[in-house]
Amino acid sequence: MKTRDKILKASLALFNEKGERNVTTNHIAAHLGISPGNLYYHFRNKEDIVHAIFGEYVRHLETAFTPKDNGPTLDVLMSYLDGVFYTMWEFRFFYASLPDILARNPALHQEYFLVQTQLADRVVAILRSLREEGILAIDEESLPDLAHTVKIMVTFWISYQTTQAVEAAITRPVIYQGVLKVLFLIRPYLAEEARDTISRLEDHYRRLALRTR
Amino acid sequence: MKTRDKILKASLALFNEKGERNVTTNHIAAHLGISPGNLYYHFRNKEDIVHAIFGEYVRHLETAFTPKDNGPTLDVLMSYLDGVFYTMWEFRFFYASLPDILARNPALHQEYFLVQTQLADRVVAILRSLREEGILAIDEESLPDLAHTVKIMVTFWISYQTTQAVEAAITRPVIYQGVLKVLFLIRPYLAEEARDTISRLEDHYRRLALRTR
Amino acid sequence: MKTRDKILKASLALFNEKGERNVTTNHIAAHLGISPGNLYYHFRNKEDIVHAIFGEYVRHLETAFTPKDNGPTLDVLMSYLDGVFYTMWEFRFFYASLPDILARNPALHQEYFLVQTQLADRVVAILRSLREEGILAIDEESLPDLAHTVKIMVTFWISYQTTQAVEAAITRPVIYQGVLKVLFLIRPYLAEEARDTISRLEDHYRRLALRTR
Amino acid sequence: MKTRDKILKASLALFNEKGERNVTTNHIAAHLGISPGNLYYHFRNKEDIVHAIFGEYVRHLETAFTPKDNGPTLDVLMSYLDGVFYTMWEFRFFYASLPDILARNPALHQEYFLVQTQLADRVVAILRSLREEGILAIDEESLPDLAHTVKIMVTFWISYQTTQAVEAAITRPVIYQGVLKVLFLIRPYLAEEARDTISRLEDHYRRLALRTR
DNA sequence: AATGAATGAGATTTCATTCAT
DNA sequence: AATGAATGAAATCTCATTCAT
Repeated sequence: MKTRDKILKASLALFNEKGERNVTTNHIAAHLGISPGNLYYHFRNKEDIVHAIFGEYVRHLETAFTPKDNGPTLDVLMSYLDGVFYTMWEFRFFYASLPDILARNPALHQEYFLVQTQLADRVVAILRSLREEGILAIDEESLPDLAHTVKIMVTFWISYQTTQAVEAAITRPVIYQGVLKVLFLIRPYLAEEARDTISRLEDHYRRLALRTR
Repeated sequence: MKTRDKILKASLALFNEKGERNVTTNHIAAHLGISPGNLYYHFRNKEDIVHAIFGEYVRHLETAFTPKDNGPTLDVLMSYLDGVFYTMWEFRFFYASLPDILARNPALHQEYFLVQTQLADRVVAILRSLREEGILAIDEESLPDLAHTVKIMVTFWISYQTTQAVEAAITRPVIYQGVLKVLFLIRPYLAEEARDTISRLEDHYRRLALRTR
Repeated sequence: MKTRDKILKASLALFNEKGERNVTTNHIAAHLGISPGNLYYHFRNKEDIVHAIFGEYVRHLETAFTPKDNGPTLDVLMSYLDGVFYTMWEFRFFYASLPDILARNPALHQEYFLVQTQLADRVVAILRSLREEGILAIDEESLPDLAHTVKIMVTFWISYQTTQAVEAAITRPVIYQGVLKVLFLIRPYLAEEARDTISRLEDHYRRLALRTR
Repeated sequence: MKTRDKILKASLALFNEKGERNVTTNHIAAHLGISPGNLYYHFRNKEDIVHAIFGEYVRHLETAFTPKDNGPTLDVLMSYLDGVFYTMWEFRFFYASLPDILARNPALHQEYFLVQTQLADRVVAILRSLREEGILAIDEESLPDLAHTVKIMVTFWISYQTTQAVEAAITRPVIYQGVLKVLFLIRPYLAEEARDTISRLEDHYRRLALRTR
């Protein structure tokens, strides 16, 4: 791996573990066994590293929203949820430090805002196509509200878990619990015909979520 | 006002504005026109200030959950929502910096955990009494899930808004939008007889929420 | 007791326990339950307190060297040793912090120098009178050397013990061990006739020194 | 010289001159014309510097106790005394600040304790071999007492001198006076045959000690 | 590409001392 | 005599960043 990439990888890991403010550039360099000077050869400053990581985060989201195959919409939804939650998990430091980071970096705030808007649109689009396939029976008026709700749940589920548990140990099962929470949100709007399918899905994720906790 | 209280007030304001990590003890002292030494006369260290603010936060929550009058449960619920959202707004820095703060202060983490558990119990209790009054028609099984969902929405609504808007200007209307989001969450579980009442409530808050944005 | 005296007493106790540099004026005031302002009403500054304690130390030494009764010289010697060692013990912080204290206070250094010179003279005088009584058989030439040696042992015995033991617990027996060390120093110079008397003295102190350690 | 070594050298000089507690890390940095940050690049904290100096002190003692040639025991003894006294002089701050330093650093206290125990053993060993060579005529019982006495004299001679003199100017002659004091301590235990040799030694050191004072 | 010593601003905290009451 | 809030200088330490090699 290129040094630049190693720096990004190590930074992300350390940020997630200790919080961005508690990780110094010397920390990162020492962790990799490279010199601080070398780190600054590859990045202008610490903010530059955060910015690059943000780029990766956006690319991950893109991937999560790019359907691999054209299967049934419900499968696509689940793949979305899986992917997005996983992204949230991989970049969890980001949500914890978000206000701090955005407050001191207006350019990044602008970018973040754009990404979030697109994300919201995508969630609405998915819900709408679920309605068109007869899976959801929701009136147009409630649709943005539901989308919004889903987005908040997806965004903060990981954050919420890290502060709730006294010994923070976020694992795969916790992610599946998040997926279940989203299913719970859309359940009241399910069309009669979709109930069975969703029930089976819930059972599936419930088993995955049961490993710990 | 006593200097001690002035320090707490100024700290809270600055923390909310700039994020806890971006506010130094010198900042706070300078902001108040007192010497750094004086600040340390009233508080052992910065952590001590954060801890005192946390105490105030807990007291605010208590107050929000103490019913003023014994009116109909629905009114009580609305008063709760109002109070809790307002508390979240007043202590919004807290949620933004929570992982950092709790990570470096295990004692506080423990306290926080306790408060959160009590909070969760209270939300469940309120939902249950709404069901007993015939306002909610929800099966016992789904009740904790709904409570959990409501709690996450209440906890992160303000956080979410501060990062979503490019120029962060959280105002009263934003709080009412949060109240509306919670009403949206419980709407699918409303008993037929309660629909009208809730509709009127929604209209009421929709008007309050419309002032800006 | 007058507040002034209470301050001196508490300061001495705290200095001995924690070292002069580790005891703040606020510490002393808090320990006594008085205000820092009050402390400064009674003493111009911290140095003033140290200076006053030094005065007490000198007065203690005077007392230790003032023979109560005109018994046999040997008894007087033992009473001296007892008193002086006890003074060293009561003001032990002084020896630990001496170079620091004297370095920043030339006036005190001058006074200290004077007291030490007088002390040396007194030790010489005692040894000389022991010789005149036929207890010591020492030539005039060696007398100052012996006096000097005794003085060093008396001065540093307590200091030495505090650093040698890992858990510092200086007790009465340790003082008697110091007395024994001085007897060991003068033993080679004893007149034949005095051997028995000294032996009995040694036995006496050996018993007292045996309580611990 | 490496910066690290320069820091150690300057710290030792300043500690000796002003007392460890009166020398700040800023002092040291300013004295060397380097930035405070640079000092902390080479040492974790002030304690770390003190600890490194302690290491040097131990190494000096080792050297002083490593006989260069296998000459007569008496010569070896004198070389020991010379070396040890010189070490005491070079690290004199240490003895002055010892109680403070050890009190706040239990790990160092432990190390110090070990070194002191080894030192005591070595002094006993030297005295014993002097007896075996017929230089000392001392009974086994008194041997530890004499060793102890010698050790106290060696340990505190420099300390004593710095506080006794109003203008502290410890010079080589003062060290030779210390050597003479030790010779005075062992003189009463000399075998008849060794008297002459020791007398000549005393004369030799007396000349060296006479330069000043 | 990479090293690593060095910088300097600034953060947290301490503490002797003052002063209005 | 006494209070206690307040000061301000200074001490320890951190860390993003630079730069000669």
